[in-house]
Amino acid sequence: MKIVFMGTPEFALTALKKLAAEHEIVAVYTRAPKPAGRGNKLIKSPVHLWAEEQGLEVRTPKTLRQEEEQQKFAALKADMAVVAAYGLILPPAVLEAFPKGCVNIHGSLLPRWRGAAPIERAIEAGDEKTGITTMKMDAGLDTGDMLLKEEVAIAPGTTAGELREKMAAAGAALIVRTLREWDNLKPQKQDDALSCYAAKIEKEEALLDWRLPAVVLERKIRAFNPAPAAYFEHGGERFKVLRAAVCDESVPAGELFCRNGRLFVGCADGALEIIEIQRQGKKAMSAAELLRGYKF
RNA sequence: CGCGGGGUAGAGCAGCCCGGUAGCUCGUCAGGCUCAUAACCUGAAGGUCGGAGGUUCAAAUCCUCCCCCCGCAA
Repeated sequence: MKIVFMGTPEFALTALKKLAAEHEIVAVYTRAPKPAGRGNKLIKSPVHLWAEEQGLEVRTPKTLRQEEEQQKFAALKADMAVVAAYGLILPPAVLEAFPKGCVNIHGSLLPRWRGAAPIERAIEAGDEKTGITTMKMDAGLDTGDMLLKEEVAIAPGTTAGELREKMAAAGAALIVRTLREWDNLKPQKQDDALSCYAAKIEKEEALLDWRLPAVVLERKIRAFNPAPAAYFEHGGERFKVLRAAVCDESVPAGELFCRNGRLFVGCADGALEIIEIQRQGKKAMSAAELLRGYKF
């Protein structure tokens, strides 16, 4: 099939690579390079870099609302568009621009976790499994008719980074399968009553509130690892907590406690042992390592 | 030119402002104590102080340039 691919981060790139192996990618749409990182240099998206390297046509419009932009789709004469974490809203004109429509790879078992951060929110909520859903996009936010699903278990201790990697692989495999089985698929309506939304992760959420139960905080720490990373303040410095474990020390909420080279902090209900930590300006390291030199 | 922190023994840190024999915790090794131990005691090994210049009688420390790591903001 002739496919227009739209995606931006690593998650999307994994799918693009698989698709490119057995379909013709007539154009790749991705978010325009933006100033990012130290020095605010222009950074191209992972999809952008790879597509360019492969000699694929890369397009980075700031919006798809302009008619001029939309007319370019018709000229591509593609069968469909595959969309994965693109970052731009597709207006109706684009959704209708392809004979077979636009297919989305979504990182949850729809209708649960529609929206921007399904992988993170599933971990944060303590879900034991999540998965990938491929669907035909419609005008709503992740409300389209579902094509195929694949479950992915969330093992205890799994971080968002680890899960995202698994999910990317599952997503890539599932979109390939979706296209192979295209003619036999029966799109299924979503049950809106079972839906919920996975709001974008905001930085303000990353500050750990020790008045919450240890179990809740431990999930948040995993959901926010590697980015933006949950943190707390101590001595005017910021400490990211990358990994922690619930334990039943009884320490007053918010109080840090070191013993035998291990670091604990009291929470509302139980305590957390901080396993992996990162002081500002330093690399991430185990709490044991930090404690050899740094005294809380 | 977005703002800022850091690179010192295998690991984590102090020392730098106010130049003058490089220190702490842990680890390693040897010995001791102990019924025993991740405990305790004694001793030892281990460092071109990121790199290159400069200032100085003397530079981890002051100045210049470079390399690498990281936090914030976006």
